[in-house]
Amino acid sequence: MPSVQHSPAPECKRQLRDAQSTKLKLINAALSAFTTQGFDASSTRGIENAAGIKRGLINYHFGSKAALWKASADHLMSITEQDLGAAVKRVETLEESQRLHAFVRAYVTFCADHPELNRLMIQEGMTADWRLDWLLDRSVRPWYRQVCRVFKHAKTLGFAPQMDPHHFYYVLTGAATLIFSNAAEAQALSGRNPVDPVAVNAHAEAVADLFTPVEKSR
Amino acid sequence: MPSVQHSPAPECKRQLRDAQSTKLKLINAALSAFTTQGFDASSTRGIENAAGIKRGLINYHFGSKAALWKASADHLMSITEQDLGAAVKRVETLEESQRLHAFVRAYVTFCADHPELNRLMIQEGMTADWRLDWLLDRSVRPWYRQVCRVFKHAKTLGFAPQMDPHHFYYVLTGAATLIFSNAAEAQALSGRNPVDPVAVNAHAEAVADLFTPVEKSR
DNA sequence: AATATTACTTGTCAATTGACAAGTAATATA
DNA sequence: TATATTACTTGTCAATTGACAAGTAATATT
Repeated sequence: MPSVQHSPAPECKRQLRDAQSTKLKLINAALSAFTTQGFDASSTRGIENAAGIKRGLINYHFGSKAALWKASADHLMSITEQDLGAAVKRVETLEESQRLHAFVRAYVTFCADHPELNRLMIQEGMTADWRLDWLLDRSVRPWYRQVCRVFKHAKTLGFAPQMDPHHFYYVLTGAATLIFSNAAEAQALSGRNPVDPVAVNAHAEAVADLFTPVEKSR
Repeated sequence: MPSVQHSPAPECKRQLRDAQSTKLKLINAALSAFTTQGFDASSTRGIENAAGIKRGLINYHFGSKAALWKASADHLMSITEQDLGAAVKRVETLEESQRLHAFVRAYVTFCADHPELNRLMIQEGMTADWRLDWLLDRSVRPWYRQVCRVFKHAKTLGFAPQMDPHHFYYVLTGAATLIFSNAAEAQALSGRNPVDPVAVNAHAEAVADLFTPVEKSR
């Protein structure tokens, strides 16, 4: 596996012969297609077109449509772990009473920046098949446990509402993400762009306040 | 348009010659496919198979796949308006301070009974096309206005958190529905069936309590 | 009973799909 | 410079798709 060490000028002849860059273009186009249209409705030719490369390269670089999906999901999940992991670490330096609020705010902000993640979970969370298994094993289960842990801790200290952690997980995830995963609908209903920074902040604040029981109205 | 007046025995020869029943079988199979797989990933032949009828009847009864989608969406929306409309009317007979709580509980219960509705909104809410326009015009906009109205009323009287109605709409919708639309994932994560009556009630209670500010702990 | 209408059946079509294979060209290695 | 490897290109294939059309059979109408 050759690392990136080639092509000092980012735009040499026609960026030809750069397998890494071709694969990345394919993964990005694939993520856009798979998350908004779903696996079966996405065609390999359509993804190749969107990536701006020639027909046949998906099978050359990945071997199959399913393997492209796995590579794309892996890519998205690794970004998620990096970004969300960093945010969670920052939160853990805060005072106990503010942790859950900050955790929720960080999560909402992340969801606004990466709506593909929640779109993918929605697409794959409805039907039990190999893709859902893949996502659960690789990414969702650890994240689920972490959310439950943070919530239980806050609840024990009285900084969270009395609620079953499993229900908290779905209340939080749904409340935080729907406005971003259904951005087209939200935009049509309100006339406002859901990922506008001001709107994202308002949504983060609204969701986080919901889970902050008493005084703290800010 | 012939109304139902035929075939006194519900199972005559082979329920042949009953266009109404054939159309209903197709609509139900279509809803299951369209809401979980999306429009493009659903094949007319697959829908016909699931409905247990012969190939070609979709085009005979509806003319096209798109027309079947519209008929199915109409069917779902009319059920929704009936059921949710009745629930909302019941809520409006309650005392002001309890209305929002009861409204949210009724909504969550409805979502548990009809996960197809939210699956459809999720499938179609990501991309702006003729199907999203259709849903917005026929059903979503009136419902959106009604939710905002109920919420604003409760907020004015101090029975709801200080939150923009548009954000409330997406927080409520997401919090109420995700556990049911992603039932396969939720089941795999928790080992519990999300539409079990006890679980539905717990979820309804949890979501409704979130939007009930002060004392009222149940 | 004769005829018309309605409901269903089946054959066929062009377009799209995922996959594979046989190429060519660019670069790396010896 | 010769050769091998890697990256890309294209032709082709069987399967699936939505649609249509030409049928047949069951019921309604006269």
